[in-house]
Amino acid sequence: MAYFPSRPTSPKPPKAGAAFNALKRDIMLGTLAPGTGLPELELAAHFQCSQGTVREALLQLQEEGLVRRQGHRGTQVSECTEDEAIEMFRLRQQIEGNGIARVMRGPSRTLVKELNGLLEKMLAAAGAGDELELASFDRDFHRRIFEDASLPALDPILHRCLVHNHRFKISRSPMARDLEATALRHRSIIDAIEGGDVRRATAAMHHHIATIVDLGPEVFPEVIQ
Amino acid sequence: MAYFPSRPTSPKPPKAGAAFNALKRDIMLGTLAPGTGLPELELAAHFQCSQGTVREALLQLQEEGLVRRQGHRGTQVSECTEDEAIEMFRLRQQIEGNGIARVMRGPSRTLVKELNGLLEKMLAAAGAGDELELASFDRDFHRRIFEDASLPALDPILHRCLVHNHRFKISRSPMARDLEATALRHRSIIDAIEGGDVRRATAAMHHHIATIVDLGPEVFPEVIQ
DNA sequence: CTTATCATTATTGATATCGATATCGATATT
DNA sequence: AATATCGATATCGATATCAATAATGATAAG
Repeated sequence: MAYFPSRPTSPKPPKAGAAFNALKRDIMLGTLAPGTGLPELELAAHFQCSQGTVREALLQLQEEGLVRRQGHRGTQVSECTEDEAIEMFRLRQQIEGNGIARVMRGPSRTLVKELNGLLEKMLAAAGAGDELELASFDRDFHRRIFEDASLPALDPILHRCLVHNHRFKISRSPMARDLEATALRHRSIIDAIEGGDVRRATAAMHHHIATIVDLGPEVFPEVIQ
Repeated sequence: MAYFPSRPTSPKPPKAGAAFNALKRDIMLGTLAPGTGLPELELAAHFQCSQGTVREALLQLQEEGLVRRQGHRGTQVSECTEDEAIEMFRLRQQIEGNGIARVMRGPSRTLVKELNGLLEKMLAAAGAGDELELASFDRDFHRRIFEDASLPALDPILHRCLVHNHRFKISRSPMARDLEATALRHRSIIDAIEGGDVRRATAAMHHHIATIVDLGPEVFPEVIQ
């Protein structure tokens, strides 16, 4: 019997999700330092759930690249180096640059509308000072664009790069930054898509990715004018 | 119910690994067509294991991009399109090209020796006509090189691209090809690494990746002379 | 004092079972 | 005939329990 009368649609209502979100938050914010061990039974006790549930969460975290699980030697929080972040940014240039070129050949009718909705949510998160939620909507924004590229096998890779980039960005800028400005930077991408010009949209995306964090002028020399 | 009174022969029977390998094989060979549903209980009955074990295998397959699991709607074999394969090959150029440049700055002493060992195994698999095992050693070869690049966060992405590329290659060439020639193509990479020339090694890697399958002259115009 | 062997312990691996939810088809009502 | 409601089936979600394995530390031999 469902004693919760109205649970209209719960795509993911489970306890595994709670543990997953809590761990993801702590890793992204650096509360859990790289190398920290994550024993399954200890986590199960902490989250009041079973070992299998914890393992489910850890497998999801592994798929996002936030932890590494090795055989019988336990699970540890993964590292987050600058060299890897740079390479991930380069991969994003490749994936999202080619992706948006494909999108412009036939974007879905609701794309711009949905992107504007996500921008609204980003601004709301920025107003609330929640950088983690802002980053989450930022990922949704970029993946929503890429969805129209019709390359679903690439989406998990893009997601992984986005997570790593966000984690790197947060870890390397401890001071409170202007979150609203970060959100508003997506405006030009929406405008370019709405304009219908493939080259302009591609350039906007390349410039956006190249200016997320300042990696020095030699990383993306052709984009920073 | 374990009706086997004693476990005479199996000190370590990882059933999840067996199911994983069998499913991976069938998907890579195309025996399981894209879109095919994979009910957990059905697989559990077929492999004589429990549902949780099957789920573990399915999660691993998802991490390699071979299946997609969506909510309460089951697990299906993922698609394998040419557009995605091309983009994966481009990602490999980026990842492995930059990776081998880093490797040449300080390769581990055993690198060339281990690569020659893997080449031997590739030749053995080619001699046995086992294209799947050849592909597996090919992945080990490329990942072993990339290991010395010290970018561990990129390895899962590279692995995913390698699996997709191999699946694509097998699916698009039903005829028996010259497996030995495929294996021997890695010789020039080992030679270039042994030579110690960064540019030569990078060029060898780029050429190797660009000539794995013939995607037309416009995909990698600068590599194919 | 060093090193090798062995017992202990912590951690992961596997399985059975129960419960919750979604999907689909059949039946009944309007 | 169209729609709404109900129930059957399939799938996912969670937990407890047991087995297997790697890591750790103690102990004894050299």
